[in-house]
Parts: sequence; C-alpha cells; structure tokens
Amino acid sequence: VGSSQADKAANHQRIVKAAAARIRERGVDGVSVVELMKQAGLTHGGFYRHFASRDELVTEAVALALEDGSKVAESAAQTGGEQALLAIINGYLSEVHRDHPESGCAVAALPTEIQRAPDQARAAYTSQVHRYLDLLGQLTPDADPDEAYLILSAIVGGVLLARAVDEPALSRELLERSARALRGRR
Amino acid sequence: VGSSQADKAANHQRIVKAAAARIRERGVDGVSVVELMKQAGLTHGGFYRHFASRDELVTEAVALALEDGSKVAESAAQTGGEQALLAIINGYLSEVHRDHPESGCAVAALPTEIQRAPDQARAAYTSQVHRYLDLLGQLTPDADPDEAYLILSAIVGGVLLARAVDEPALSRELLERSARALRGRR
Amino acid sequence: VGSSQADKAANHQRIVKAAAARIRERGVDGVSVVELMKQAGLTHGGFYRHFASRDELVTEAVALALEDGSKVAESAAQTGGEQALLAIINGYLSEVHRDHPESGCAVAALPTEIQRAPDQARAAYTSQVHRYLDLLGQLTPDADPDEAYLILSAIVGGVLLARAVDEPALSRELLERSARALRGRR
Amino acid sequence: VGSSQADKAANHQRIVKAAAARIRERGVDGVSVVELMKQAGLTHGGFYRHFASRDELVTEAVALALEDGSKVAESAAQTGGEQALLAIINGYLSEVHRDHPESGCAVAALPTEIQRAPDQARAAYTSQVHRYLDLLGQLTPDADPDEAYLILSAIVGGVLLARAVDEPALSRELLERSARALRGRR
DNA sequence: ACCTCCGGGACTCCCCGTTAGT
DNA sequence: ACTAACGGGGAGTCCCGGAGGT
Repeated sequence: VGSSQADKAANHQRIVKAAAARIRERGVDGVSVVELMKQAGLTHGGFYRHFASRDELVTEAVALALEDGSKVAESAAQTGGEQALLAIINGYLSEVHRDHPESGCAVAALPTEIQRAPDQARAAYTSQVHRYLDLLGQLTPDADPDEAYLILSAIVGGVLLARAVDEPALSRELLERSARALRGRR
Repeated sequence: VGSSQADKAANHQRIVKAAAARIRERGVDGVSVVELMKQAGLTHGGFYRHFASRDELVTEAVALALEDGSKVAESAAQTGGEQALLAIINGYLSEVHRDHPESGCAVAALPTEIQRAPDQARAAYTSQVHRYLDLLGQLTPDADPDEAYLILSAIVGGVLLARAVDEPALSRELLERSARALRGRR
Repeated sequence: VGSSQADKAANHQRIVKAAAARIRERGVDGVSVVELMKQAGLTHGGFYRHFASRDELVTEAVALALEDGSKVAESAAQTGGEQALLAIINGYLSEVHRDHPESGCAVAALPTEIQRAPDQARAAYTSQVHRYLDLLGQLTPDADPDEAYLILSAIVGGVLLARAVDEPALSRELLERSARALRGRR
Repeated sequence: VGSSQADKAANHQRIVKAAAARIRERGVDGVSVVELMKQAGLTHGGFYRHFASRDELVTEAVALALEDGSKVAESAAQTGGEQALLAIINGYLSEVHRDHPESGCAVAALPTEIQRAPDQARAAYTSQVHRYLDLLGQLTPDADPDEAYLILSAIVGGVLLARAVDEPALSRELLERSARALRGRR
C-alpha cells in the first residue's frame, strides 16, 4: 500500500464503495466507522484524513449507492420500448434484487432512513426519484402520465415487502404477482 | 403514581403504546429506553419490571403498532365493496397518513428495520401482510388475484416514497398520482 | 407474637430502639428499613403499620438516641460537684464510649448527618446540646461561663477523632490527653 | 471539550476537585457519580476512564479535601508564635468556616463518614490528624504537650456542633465561647 | 495510516422506600 | 404482619464517533 495521492484517492473510493454497500444492507445507522474501514481493508484511525465526519461519508456513500443502484435500470432502458420497461420491472421485482440490497437500488433500500440522513443525501435521493419517474415516463409514452408513479411505487413497495416478510413463499408471491399485475397492464 | 397491579398494567400499556408510536416515527433503533420511559411518565429504573429486555419491548410494541395501524384499513373495509377499496387507497395514500407515521400503518413504517428486529416481531409483520392481502383480495372479488398484491405494493411504496423525498410538490404527486392510477383500474 | 395493641406498642418500641442503635453506629443513611426491621425481629412488610414514612422513624429514633445517650452524663451528674464533672469527662472520652457509639452519646454520633435529617430530629438534637451546656454550666459554678462550651466541644471532638483515626495508639492518645488537659483545668 | 491528554488531566482534576467539595458538603454517600460528573461539566459515561471505581475517586477526593482544607491552618502557622495559634483558633471557629464546609477542613467535615470510607482515605485522614497535632504542638512550645490534643478536639468539636444545631444564636455562641475559652488559656 | 484514548450515551442490574394483597 | 412487587435512581460496562500522537 503506497502513500501517493493516487493511493489516497483509491482508498477514499474503496471506503465509499464499501459504505454504499453496507448502508444499503443494514441501514445508515447499522454500520459503524470501524466496520466500514475494516471492510475497506483499513483501520479506523485514518478515517478523518478522508472525511470531515461520519455524515460526510454517509452523504458520499448514499450518492454512490443511488447512482450505482440505478445502473441496472438505465442499462435496461437502453434497449428501448416495451422491452425496456419489462426488463426494469422484472429486474426490480426479482429474487436477485431482493436478496442483494447491497448492490441493488438505493431508493428501495433507504426510504425510511433517508428522512434522518444528512440533507444533501436526502436531496440526492429525491433527485433520483425524479430520474426514475422521468425514465418510466419515457418508457410509457402512450400511457396515462400517472402510470409512471404507480409503477415506481409498486416496484419499490414490492421489493421492500418481499425483503421484509420471513416466509419464502409469500416473499416470492409478492415479487411475482406484483410483477405480473404490472406487466398485465401493458 | 401508585403501585397497584392495575397501575402496573396501565403503565405497561403506556410504555408499549409510546414505543409503538416512537418506533414507527424514528425506527427501532431510533429510540432509547430512557426516552421511552420518559414518554410514559416514568424513569428508566423500573423498566425491567415490565420487560426482560429491550427486545421484548420492541416485540410487543411492533405487535401493537401493526394492530393499531391496521385499524384504519379494517374499519374502511367495513363499508364494503368498491367504496371500501377506494377508502383504503385514499386513506393510505393521504397526506395525513404520510405526515403521521407514528399512528399510521406499521407495515409502511418498518419494512427495512423489521429485517433486523426480533424474530417474533418479524413474524407478526409477516402475518399482517397476509391479513392485508386477504382483505384486499376480498375487496376485489372479480379481479385477477394478483391485483391485491399490486395494490399493496403500490400503496406501501407510494407512501414510503412520499415520506422520503424532500420536495413537497413531488411528495404530493407521488400520493395523488399513484392513488389515481390505482383508482383508474376499478 | 400476639396481636394485641400492647404487642404492637412493644414492637414499635423495639423497632425504634434498634434504629436508635444502628443510626448511631452507621448513620442515618447507613441503614435501610429492611435491615432495621430485621434487627427488630420482623420483616419489612409491616413497617408502615408503625410509621408513616422512614423519616418518621428516623425522627423517633434520633429522639430516643439522644435521650438514651445522655443517661450516662445525667447519672454521672447525680453524684454532684467536682466528681460529677470528672465522671462525665472520663466517661465521654473513654474507650468504651469510643467503641460503642450504638449505645453512646448521639450528639457525638450524628453531628454531620443531623444537618440533612428531618427538621424535628435536628431540633431535638439542638435542644440536647442546650441540655448538655446547662448541665456542664451547673457543674462548673465558679468557672467562666465559656468553660462549659469548651468542655462540650472538646469531649465531642475528642471522641469523634478517636473514632475516626485508624491508629489505635493515636486514638488512645486523643482520648487520654484531651481528658487529662480538661481535668488539669479544674 | 477536547480530548488531548492535557485535557484529560484537567478534567480529572476538575472531577476530583468537585468531589472534594461535594463530599465535604454532603458526605461520601451524599453524592452520585452522575452528579459529580455533571459538576465537572461532563457526563457519567467517561467516568471509568479516570477512575477504576467510585471508591477510587472517593480516595483521591478525600486526599485533596484534606490537603486543601488544611491550607488555611498551615498558612496561619507561617506567621509564627502566639499569633499563629490564635489565627488558627479564630479561623477554625469562625462563621465562614462553619458556613462553608465545602472549602473547609475535611477533618471536621468527615469524622463519622471516614470510618466507612476506603482504607486509604482513612489512613490519609489519620495522618492529617497527626499533622495537625504536630503543628499545634509546635505552636505551644512551653505548654503541656496534652494541650495540642485539647485544642484540636475543641476546635473540631466546636465547629461541628455549630454546624449541627439549628439555632443561629446557639451556633454563634458555640463558636465564640469555645474560641474565647481557648484563647483565655494562652 | 495505524494505535490509543477520550467523552457521550445506551443497556442492564440491583437496592431502597413504599404500597397492595393475603 | 408477611409476601411480593412497583417505581426511582445509582453503579458499572460496553461501544461509538471523534481526535491526538507515532
């Protein structure tokens, strides 16, 4: 582990990346600085060389998590048209997404915590919601404009409920039937 | 304050009730024992006369929160038929519900936290989801059985997103447009 | 153990007596109600049949302790004249008195605690000081009236210091030399 | 507040100092750890960074109180000869000293409590009594060696009684007449 | 960048005074 | 009068966020 500025930047990114994952997994308050640094392969001592406070890390990590978690949707959108919308719905309401919040959509991972997070983080969350709505709007050009809102609410709620319940069967039904109902509207 | 058994039961309920509200408001880990006891007009000293551990209180409080938060839906259901379903959708996706999680639906308040809560609490949450699905199924007798899942996902996701974003206008849109889209299907 | 009114009065007195001893030994806050009742051969349950509060017991116990502890001095005073004064000084500054605060003078046992005791108890303490001063005044008819104050201060301070230090030799010196110096003045 | 080592030492001293005052004022058991820490501008959380136990603080605080409370006497002693002795007597048996135990002589503040205090604290108390006796012995070179014992007993007993009684007039008399009688012997 | 440590605050346990119920 | 239990509050332990010092 060198000590050049490039290394420092790399470490910084490693910390933020680890935080982005853990925060989606266990929530903003669910992880400590020590834990985060350990995940990044460091000890917690040098933390304040990188961030002025824990809140600053949280802000950066949430931003990364939002960006990172929306890649799926955006790449799906590339395919265009009906296909794109179905890809998003299926991807969002999938077992993979349900079982891997740490690499999934941050909008679905942090809806309750974000209210108590740093202002900047909440603003980033909000603008991500805008982005989703815009995307969904573009993908449903001939539908009622309300439709995008319904889809977003449903996929977010669906995956959240699927994560929350402790019966595998019910969890799967929540994913599949919500998805099917949404697809049925097209 | 008195110390009869009746008083104790009353105090016990006051603590659980306060906890049920605070937990919906600030999350399972967002409230401390002292704070909870203060809310109930007591000090932290007598806490362990009522509960073997903090987790035990959490379990009871979540149970109460689930029960208490579903009264709205159930009373709405009493009216029967189309009216009932609309009442539920409108009530769930309302500004009042959005602004008062402490007396609102616990399913919407705790989807992420519940995964790290005591097992019993999670089981209670799960069975509440079942109850909602049953209720919604009964209220949409001639629709596809998937419909109930979509409605539940959408109202939960909708109010959660409405709470999460920090732009009042967007928040209102999330409520209204999701509700309108759901109503449109009937 | 019967249950007549006479028995009740007897129990009452036993409790007060035990308390008067323990309080002199370990201080007002040094003994609990449970302990006191146990000393009196009872359990703590019936305590409030006898006293409205712990403070009430303390008040009674201090009164008894003061009265009881001054018997020595008063009986010594009976002998009259020079002899009486010497008997008091020697008795007060004796190893027996030092080693048995529980049956000794309460004025010497409670000077610091009494400030935080119930008002009535403090008043009783004060009037006991008056009584001592009067007694000593009568026993030194041809001396300066200040003399009684000096004697009282010295015997109280002497026995207190003798109890406080943890070197037997020093403790003995404090008793003996203070006593000798006082006797030397006659 | 800061957290450097210098800050820690300063905090440590603030805690001990506050404890030395409160203990003289309300007794060893009269103050809680939280209270003490609050007095020092801290919370009870960091207490065990400074002391292994409450008893350890008590030991340190009593040591400081003894040292601190004897400064008056020692500075009075500097003036030498007759003057010094009178200064000590007058200072000890003064209204200021009576009314401010928290900054006064710990030998007078703790004679009863010290018996139940940690061993080390009691040892410190004892050696402080030795020091007083030595000092008084030096200041009365041509008097009977018993005289120092009488003076110490009298001034300690005098101020204690003056603090204990609840009649201002009697309290004043105890101070003044004891002092006068002591001065009269010179 | 690591190690050490500080102060904050939470949880748990235990004892005390007091009250109900038997 | 005894048994049991309640609420109050102190003590002790732990961990977290944050800040030196090497």
